[in-house]
Amino acid sequence: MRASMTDLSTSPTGCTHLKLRQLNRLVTRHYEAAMASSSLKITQYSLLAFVVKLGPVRAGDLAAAIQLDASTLSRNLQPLIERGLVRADAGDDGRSRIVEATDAGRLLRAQAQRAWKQAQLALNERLGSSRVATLHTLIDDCIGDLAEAPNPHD
Amino acid sequence: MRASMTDLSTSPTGCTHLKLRQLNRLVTRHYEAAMASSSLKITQYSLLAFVVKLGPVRAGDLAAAIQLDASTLSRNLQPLIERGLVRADAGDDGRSRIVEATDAGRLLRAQAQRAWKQAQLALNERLGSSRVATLHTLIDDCIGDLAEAPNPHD
DNA sequence: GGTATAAACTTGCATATGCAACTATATCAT
DNA sequence: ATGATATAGTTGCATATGCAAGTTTATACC
Repeated sequence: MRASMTDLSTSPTGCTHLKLRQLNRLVTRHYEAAMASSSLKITQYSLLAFVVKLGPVRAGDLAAAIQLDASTLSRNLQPLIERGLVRADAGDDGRSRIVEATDAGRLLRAQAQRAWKQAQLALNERLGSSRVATLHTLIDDCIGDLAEAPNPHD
Repeated sequence: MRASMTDLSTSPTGCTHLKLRQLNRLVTRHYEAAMASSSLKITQYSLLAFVVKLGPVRAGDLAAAIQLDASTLSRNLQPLIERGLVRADAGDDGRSRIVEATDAGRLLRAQAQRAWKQAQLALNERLGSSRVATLHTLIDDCIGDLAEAPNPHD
């Protein structure tokens, strides 16, 4: 009647996916509220920041770095391209596209970064910095484990 | 030059929202793979399970329980209603709608529950049960703090 | 060099998510 | 009773997400 050896007394209850989704919704609302002044949604800011950081980068490599499906990236870039924040030109390889931030994109990213910072600090205060730090490392560990070898036995 | 009193040496780095979204995508893929046999997406399974559990319930109350925007709930119910898994009839109050699972819905939920359970156990094994348990309590705590009083000073 | 295959991106389809505006119904105040 | 207001859901608009299928370009093989 004792707990099994693998999960002694710590067997998780509930659905990880549901919990993650619920928290994600709440956190999204928090950031969106703070980003409202920046004309960028938090997801767009994230993407723009990636593009700025990774400089001219192949679309596929960018998608891999963000761990985003290529088709999703393709579409998420659209609003940024239309607003002239990002460019996607053809590279050497006629198939691939090279993604790069424009000057306007870099500028807006710098401005929006302040709004993001404020959102992050407010969240830290709301939840407690140490708890947020713990959450970050926990999430990073999980991402690390899940990102590698989706199907080890395939 | 010392750390501030509120976050001594534990100031979080990175963006909580980004990390949550990335993990959420990976976890979603994991569950979807396991749920494929059930003809329900994991989000649909979650919603169906809520409907079964909360019995005949007003749409608004259901949305509040799931912490979902009313309009999102309204639309997410559509595929389930079309498949005859859920009913949404008018109640006493002419405005509100009473949501309820059909027999087919309860049956499918019971079947899909096995697929969910398998997905959850596989995840526990992949990430380690105690880590998942830690993650759950951490997420629950954060949800608790964020769900209450979105704007204390409004 | 021409055809088969692979690689990189895009499009079609389906779902999820939320805000703002709208519709319909119920309450309230006079 | 009637007009003002509040409440419950739905719809329009915008974005995010992924899989499967398509398109274009490169590479490989003979």
